[in-house]
Amino acid sequence: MVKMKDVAELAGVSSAAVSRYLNGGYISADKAERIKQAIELTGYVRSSQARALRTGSTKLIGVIVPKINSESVSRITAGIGQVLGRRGYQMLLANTDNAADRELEYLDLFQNHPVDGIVLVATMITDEHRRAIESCRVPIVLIGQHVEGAACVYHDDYEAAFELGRALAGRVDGKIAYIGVTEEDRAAGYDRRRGFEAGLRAAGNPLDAALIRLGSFTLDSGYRAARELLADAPDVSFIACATDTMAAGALRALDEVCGMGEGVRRVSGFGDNAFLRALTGGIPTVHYGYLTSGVEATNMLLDALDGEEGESGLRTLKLGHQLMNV
Amino acid sequence: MVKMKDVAELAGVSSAAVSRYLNGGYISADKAERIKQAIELTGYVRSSQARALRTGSTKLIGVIVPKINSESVSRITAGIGQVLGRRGYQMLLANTDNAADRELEYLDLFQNHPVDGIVLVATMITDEHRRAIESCRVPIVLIGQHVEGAACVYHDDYEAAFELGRALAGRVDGKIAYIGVTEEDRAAGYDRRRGFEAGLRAAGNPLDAALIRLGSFTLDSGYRAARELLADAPDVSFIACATDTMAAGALRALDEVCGMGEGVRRVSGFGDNAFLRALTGGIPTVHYGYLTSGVEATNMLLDALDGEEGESGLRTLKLGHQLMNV
DNA sequence: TATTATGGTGAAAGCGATTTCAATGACAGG
DNA sequence: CCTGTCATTGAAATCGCTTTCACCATAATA
Repeated sequence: MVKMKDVAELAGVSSAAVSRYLNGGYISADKAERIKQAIELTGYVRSSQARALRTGSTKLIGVIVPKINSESVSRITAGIGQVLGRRGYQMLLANTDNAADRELEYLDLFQNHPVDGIVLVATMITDEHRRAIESCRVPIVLIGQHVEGAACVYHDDYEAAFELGRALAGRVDGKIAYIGVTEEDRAAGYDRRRGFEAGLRAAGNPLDAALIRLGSFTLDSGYRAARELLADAPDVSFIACATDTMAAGALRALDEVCGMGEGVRRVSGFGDNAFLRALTGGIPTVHYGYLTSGVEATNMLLDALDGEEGESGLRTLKLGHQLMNV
Repeated sequence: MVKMKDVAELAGVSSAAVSRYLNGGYISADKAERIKQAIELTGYVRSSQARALRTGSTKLIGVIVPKINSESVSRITAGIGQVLGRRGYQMLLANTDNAADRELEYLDLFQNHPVDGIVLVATMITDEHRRAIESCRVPIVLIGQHVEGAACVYHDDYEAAFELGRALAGRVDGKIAYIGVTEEDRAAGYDRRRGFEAGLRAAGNPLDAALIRLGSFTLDSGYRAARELLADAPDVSFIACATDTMAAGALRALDEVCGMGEGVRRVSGFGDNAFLRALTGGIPTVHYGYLTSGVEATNMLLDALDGEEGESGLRTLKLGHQLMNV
């Protein structure tokens, strides 16, 4: 492995000069030329490990996600990756498989060394999380949840759900049911349910508490919840779901119980999944710019890192949403 | 930041002793105890950057994927992540956005330093790829393509497509069309089409070359190809697709042209996408253990890394498949 | 002419671990 | 009592880069 000293010798300069050449310090034109040639000749590339040790910066960003194989998360990740690549950073990906404790674990692992910053695609935010985020040694940006005092990029789930609820209330006659997710997930659990309820209420068709079920983000959990619902209350005429994935499950359940094609007009979701859109022609749902949120969060983080000390960049950013098919 | 020297001083030993304690070298029981306490007291964690510089190993694995937001790839990635986490490595993720040149770029970037090994979720394998893989300084495992002389974990696309074709030929009467992908992707493009054709032929219902179209992996491309197909040859009665995603597009096209629900019995895919399965009740498709392929490839790679020098572990592994809904 | 900037330069001091190496003390065997 | 093992030990040398610092021309200013 050719190292800096070799290049320096070949170019007849000191390694300090080579380093300066590489990092844009004082260097005369002719030496710069000689160094450039020496580098080309030897195919030298500088050791990022040595550089990292010396400078304390790794050009690595830790990305913590709850589950990589989900459309929304993988779109967010794509956005993060785009920006990272463009700006000369690399992505250290940690998948927590929906386990909040592994989230904390990685938060720990990451700041105790290799990464310059962290993007946390958040689900549950416990007090422990808050503490961990607060005491984080490197800059951190959250995606998907709004946490006081932390930099975050998120969608207004309450408002979106409110609008969806209000719109649906006018369209549906008969009973509306709701399949939500754990309220520990503030955005997808609490906010969406609350907003939806408020929206229905505002339109004069309040949600019956007995018609609320809990799923676990998976298609199958949506299916099971819907089957139960239909068994317990056969007169339910519409099932709203907290995610498109669960909506797909509910759709299947409705198709099984009420006949094929029946579900499409009787289910709503959240997230505007591409498959769902294509295969059903479009159920009522909320479109979020997932990729955009990854992009924005990452830009914010890198701005703070690259910016001159004044970590002004870190703030909170609410992205818009769009009602679909209502 | 507390460093090794601090721990050493507190424990009244040399830093060499601490290092040995940490790495399992000669150390007396009482010193080990003192060191252990000193570490707990100070909350010391060792700098992976210094360690990396000294040892030349980063415990980082580079993972190159063509597109993170696709069900198959994200499932593979989940499998990779599982193993990596369990075995004390971290994942450096690079998303090439289907650009073969960026793949080479990352291959380069990765071996010129930070990573100990590479997992390449491969699509196109050009000669340049072959060369890059050959001359790769760190161990590398391919997923999804079978390349002579390289370690790889893959599925037998030809055989699977053959079986699917044969099975469908018996079931369908009328013309069968095929929407494939670029043949530069040997597995998903060339092998699947060839296998499918052979399967149809074997069953006495050969594929009309005029009924072959090319998509680009996306849902939309499947939709467009199917619309064209239906316009050009309205008597087509079945559309086989090289991926489930394109099949979803074809499904929509059929539904639009022939009426809702019509597509379900007239389209087949590859990959057994969960949404598709739930929403259609299951079209003919091939189930691959994507997660498993990630797991197997990563285990293979890490075995080679952790194993005693004899890099015996690196080999080629063909995983099974399963016909669905035929 | 005497100063003071100013653009360039290399030697050398780290960054925080790991690892070699020579030295130590204890202890069994002769 | 001497010698050869053997388990332990710490000093010191790296790993490959960045960055300070002292220093040197040369040009500009007083």
